[in-house]
Amino acid sequence: MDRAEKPEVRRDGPSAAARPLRADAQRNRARILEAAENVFAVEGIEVPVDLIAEKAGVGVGTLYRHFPTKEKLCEAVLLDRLSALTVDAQALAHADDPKAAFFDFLEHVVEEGAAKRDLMVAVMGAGLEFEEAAVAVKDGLRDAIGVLLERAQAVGAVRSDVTPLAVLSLVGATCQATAHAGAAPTCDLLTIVCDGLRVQAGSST
Amino acid sequence: MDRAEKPEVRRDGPSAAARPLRADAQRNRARILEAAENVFAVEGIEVPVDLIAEKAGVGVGTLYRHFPTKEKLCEAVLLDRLSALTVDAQALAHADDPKAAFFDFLEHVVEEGAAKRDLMVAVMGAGLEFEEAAVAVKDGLRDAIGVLLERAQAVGAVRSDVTPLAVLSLVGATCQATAHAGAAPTCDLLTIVCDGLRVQAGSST
DNA sequence: GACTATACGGAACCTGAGTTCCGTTTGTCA
DNA sequence: TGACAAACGGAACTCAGGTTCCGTATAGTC
Repeated sequence: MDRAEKPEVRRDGPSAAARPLRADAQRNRARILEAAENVFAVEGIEVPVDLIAEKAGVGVGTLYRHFPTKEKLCEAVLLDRLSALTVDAQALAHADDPKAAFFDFLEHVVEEGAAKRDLMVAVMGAGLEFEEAAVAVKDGLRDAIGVLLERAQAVGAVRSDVTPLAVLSLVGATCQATAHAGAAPTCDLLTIVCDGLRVQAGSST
Repeated sequence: MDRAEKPEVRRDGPSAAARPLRADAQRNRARILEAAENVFAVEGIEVPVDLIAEKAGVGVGTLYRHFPTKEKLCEAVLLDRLSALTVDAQALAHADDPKAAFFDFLEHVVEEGAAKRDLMVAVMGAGLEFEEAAVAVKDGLRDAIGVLLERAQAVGAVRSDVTPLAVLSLVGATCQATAHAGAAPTCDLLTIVCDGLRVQAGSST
């Protein structure tokens, strides 16, 4: 909902930073992206493209003019989601309380994940082949989490044998588990996972 | 791999406990089930049925003669998986050490889940509409876990605010997370989750 | 206001996966 | 061994969803 107002310049190649999109095209691109975001959040990324085009008030042809492939559209939306998370993580990077910063972030991610069915797909990267630029985004998120994690570990708030990737995996899984157990929210799964992250000793046998 | 040697009687209706399947039919049914089990375990349940038929050395027509629908075939396999887990859980129901029994079981499930990609689908019931008989199986598993859980809780080994369903969800999610983090097995996610289950106090804020 | 490159819409097309159909084969029983 | 119901195989059909094509509409420019 914010990437929509960028100037929008077409990039066909390294040199072809040609003229900007026509006004209507720009508008439509934004609409498509917004529609995709909403639909993906509610229905998941396996919805037919036609539905997205419809929600955007646009023909499929137009959709494909902007995103040559459904996968590209997904990528655009999911990367946006990841970027947003990265920003959130970075915002907490210098918080006074590293412990709170870390756990607040986890809670935030799980909340987001509950609201947006596609988010965990992005986080866990289930069956998507992200390309170059996309990998950078994922790395960015991982690093941002890494900072929060290290600070929390330095303060002794989180066990030391945890990696940023593990945190991502756990959080993604918690989203799914929460969604699954949804009907019976007797206890908060995230709490359990967080407590597990805190402990230093103890073995599961 | 065991349900295959049952006598195999066709059940079309309440009264129609007609003559047993012909010998070759019986053989084929078993082969199909076994093939499906293997293929689902390795590739997941979204493989095309043709592949299963091929692995079973059978035509698609034959496959459909035995399982009127791909969904039915999935159900058969997945329910077998759940039944197996239930048996395992029940076997631990009277173990001397309730704590060990509980955590051993979790470990066992995660191991199974890692080896069989379809297991977690069965456990989390992602997008499958199980019918009557099937629901009974799920309930059976839940109850079996419930017994292990209660005993572990009674001994103070597991926090008291956890439900059997939550355990199932967490375990299923851990499978997925483990699969996801697979490349970087720096730390054992199950350990973290188990530690979280142990703790009684602590809040995530 | 006319002209053209750009963009639009949506019908048509393609592909993959589930399912059906039917001619052929085979187990079983007398 | 002959008869026949049961079972088989796999080509063909169906349907859904992604993608392309092309005639039409329009923003931007002179």
